[in-house]
Amino acid sequence: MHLAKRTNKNKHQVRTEETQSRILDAAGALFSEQGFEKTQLEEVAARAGFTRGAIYAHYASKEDLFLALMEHRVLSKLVTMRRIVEDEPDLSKRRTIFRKWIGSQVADHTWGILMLEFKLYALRRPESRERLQHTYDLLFKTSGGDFVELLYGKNLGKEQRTAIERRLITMGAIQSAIILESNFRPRLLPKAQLQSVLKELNEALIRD
Amino acid sequence: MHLAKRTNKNKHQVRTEETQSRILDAAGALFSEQGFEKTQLEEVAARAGFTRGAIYAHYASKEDLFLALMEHRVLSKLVTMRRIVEDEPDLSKRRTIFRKWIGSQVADHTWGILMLEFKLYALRRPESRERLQHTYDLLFKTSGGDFVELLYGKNLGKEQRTAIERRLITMGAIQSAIILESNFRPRLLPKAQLQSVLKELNEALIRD
Amino acid sequence: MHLAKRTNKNKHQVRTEETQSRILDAAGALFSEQGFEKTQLEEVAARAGFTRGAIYAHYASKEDLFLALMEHRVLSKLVTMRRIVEDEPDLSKRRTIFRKWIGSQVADHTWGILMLEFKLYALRRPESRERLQHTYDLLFKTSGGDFVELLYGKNLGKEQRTAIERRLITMGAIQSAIILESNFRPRLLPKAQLQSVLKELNEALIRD
Amino acid sequence: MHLAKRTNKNKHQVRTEETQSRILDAAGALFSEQGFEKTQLEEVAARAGFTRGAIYAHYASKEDLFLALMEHRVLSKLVTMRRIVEDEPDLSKRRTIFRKWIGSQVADHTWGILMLEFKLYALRRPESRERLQHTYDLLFKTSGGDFVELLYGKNLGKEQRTAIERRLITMGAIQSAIILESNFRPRLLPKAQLQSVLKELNEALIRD
DNA sequence: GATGAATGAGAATTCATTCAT
DNA sequence: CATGAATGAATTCTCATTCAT
Repeated sequence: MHLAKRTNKNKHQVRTEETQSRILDAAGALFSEQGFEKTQLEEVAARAGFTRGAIYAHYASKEDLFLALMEHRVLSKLVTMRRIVEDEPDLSKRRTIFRKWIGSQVADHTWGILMLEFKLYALRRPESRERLQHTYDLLFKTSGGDFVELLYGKNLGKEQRTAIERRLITMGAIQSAIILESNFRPRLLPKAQLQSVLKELNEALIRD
Repeated sequence: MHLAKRTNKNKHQVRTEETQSRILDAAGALFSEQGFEKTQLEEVAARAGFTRGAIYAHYASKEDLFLALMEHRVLSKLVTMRRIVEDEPDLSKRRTIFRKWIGSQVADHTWGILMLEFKLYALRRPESRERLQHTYDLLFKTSGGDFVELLYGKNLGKEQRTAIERRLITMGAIQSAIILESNFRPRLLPKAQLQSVLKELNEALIRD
Repeated sequence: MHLAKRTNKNKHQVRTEETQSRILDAAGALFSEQGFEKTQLEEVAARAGFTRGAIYAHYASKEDLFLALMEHRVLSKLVTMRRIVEDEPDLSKRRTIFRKWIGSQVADHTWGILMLEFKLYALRRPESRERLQHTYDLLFKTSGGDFVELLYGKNLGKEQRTAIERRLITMGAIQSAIILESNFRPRLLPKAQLQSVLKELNEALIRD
Repeated sequence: MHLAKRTNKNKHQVRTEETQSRILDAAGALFSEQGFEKTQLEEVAARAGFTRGAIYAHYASKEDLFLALMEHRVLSKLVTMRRIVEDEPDLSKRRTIFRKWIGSQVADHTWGILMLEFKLYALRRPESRERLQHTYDLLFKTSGGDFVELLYGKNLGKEQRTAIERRLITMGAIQSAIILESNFRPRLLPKAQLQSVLKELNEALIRD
């Protein structure tokens, strides 16, 4: 009986995770395409293969869905980032690899736009700011401090570390901005050029 | 009688301009505070000292008001920019002055946020993209080409010019991004630091 | 010009009052037929000859409409009551007249049921209780104290007055209850009998 | 094997009754606190220590639960009432005892409010009226006729009996009304006063 | 030009109910 | 018997827009 219950629970869990995953995917696509306000939960649900109610069974509100989505995405970026870096033992090679990885991220337009939407949203909703902040901080604070060490070793003064963090953060912000701009002026800033523009800035900011 | 009419017209014009100016100011403040979707025309009207109807007497729709606002702001930025630069005859000093001016623009948070809102909006509304594009282009195309010449003289190859334009555009995008980011992470990116961060990037991008 | 404006305002006022009056009538009918929860604003609007939006132009919410309705009805009952009583100078005849009028009120089923709905509603919404309370009190407090004097003269001790008020209040409550009951058991308590049942209670409660 | 099955069945029965009892208790509390519409089955289930599904295992719908609740309560009131009265052989003392018991019922606010909710509900749902009617009639028809005899003996004319029934019914209605009113005007009609107000009416209506 | 009443499409959210487990 | 995921109808409230004055 214990076994039965556990099996049952697992089935539920599996189903729940599967559903949430489909909802988050749909939400991610639509929020970045249409923005938070314009996106209708009905469309999200439909795209995920459900009806509106299913979303409400998993997320308390549209806002909650948005926050959960960002949490989920930030977390998975973080995991990827660490994995990539930790695979290389040599510190200076690590930075090179990381720089490359960062540069490659401009390709993920969806993410860049979503990030912008997210920050604009946070800017206007101080109530939910905290949750956003904390979640996003996971990337550079919780293990972000560690992350800086991963790239530059442990012999960093507080100021140095802060300066580096600031640069990493700035790089992220710039990426989003450039993606947006290239959408706005495709002639002058074609997507193909983005990498090289970024590289230039990259080198200016993330020096050895 | 002619005179009378003209006087009368002028009075009307003055009144019209006064009204539009008040509406645009209110709209600028609210659109940047709350974003396009969340901003209600009623609130804009109230802030301008009118009721909704007054807005519709001057602008065809909420979107039209938004576009008119951007047009107006871009135009006035442009005028300022030119005036400042043209006052200095020496080309290389011009660039220095311009760089300083650009840097000083981070102080205008409202404008940076508005710009972001504007581009995100344009991204999602291809129908109105054209007007936006054209308007915004005034800054760097219409007289923007001229503007590059103002800074770098007339002996520029097409490629060089394009590269410069690209950098100017990029600078603008980065400004907005950094303003937003500093709102999101005031600890790491305090407003007071913005200028110096910008300067660094500035120097990396707008070289002589 | 002053005159013009005033005329204009009056026209607006007239239109507004006419609209509100129609909305309140429709709301009164439907709230008593179907109860507060079941009544849809859409139906209220339709019955009044408008669309939903019109209601929201005059009342902030469904609840607000309900409260406004009660306020309006209570007030008009009060006015009627006073007029009827004040027309008779002889105190003891006044009481007789009043007793008759009270008795006649069972005929207004709608009002009785509405009252019940109202009190049940108030019971569960302490937030709005105050407004309800105050409004309803107009009937017996604000001018209710006066009203007791109208019936029994000024030489009443505080206790006597309270006892009388209590009886009047009780009568009102009983009326509603009996109307409801006669709807529930039409066989045993036919509407035709209501008057006589009431009269009996009336005499037990509102003695000279 | 027979025995085993019976035992098993009984276990099931016991469990079923236990569950139903807990559900009914929860429903009774919540329906009277919040009214029928506002009460959510989820909350009822939670209060009973189950989830929504459990309710549907025992009752076909929210309405069914409501009716079952009223049935159950009316039945148990009836049983109590009879027991109390039948314990006293002297007819006139019976009436005194009964009057006292009736009076004591104002203390049960929940029941009074539930009754009102119930009748208002019935008023608006003719489809389910019949079941309600029948259930409620149990109190005064099925054994109610008998009940009148219990109090007044068998030598009653039809009219007399009807008049008495009418008074009993009226008393019930009044109780609910007064409980509600005392909630609405606690100052003027404090709960402590309810008994004496009721007594007065009681004596006016249920005479010997 | 400006007002304010009224429209009506739209969207989020709620919750009774169903159903597979 | 009981759980809990998912459904989907229902409904309130919002707000850009229109229009008579």
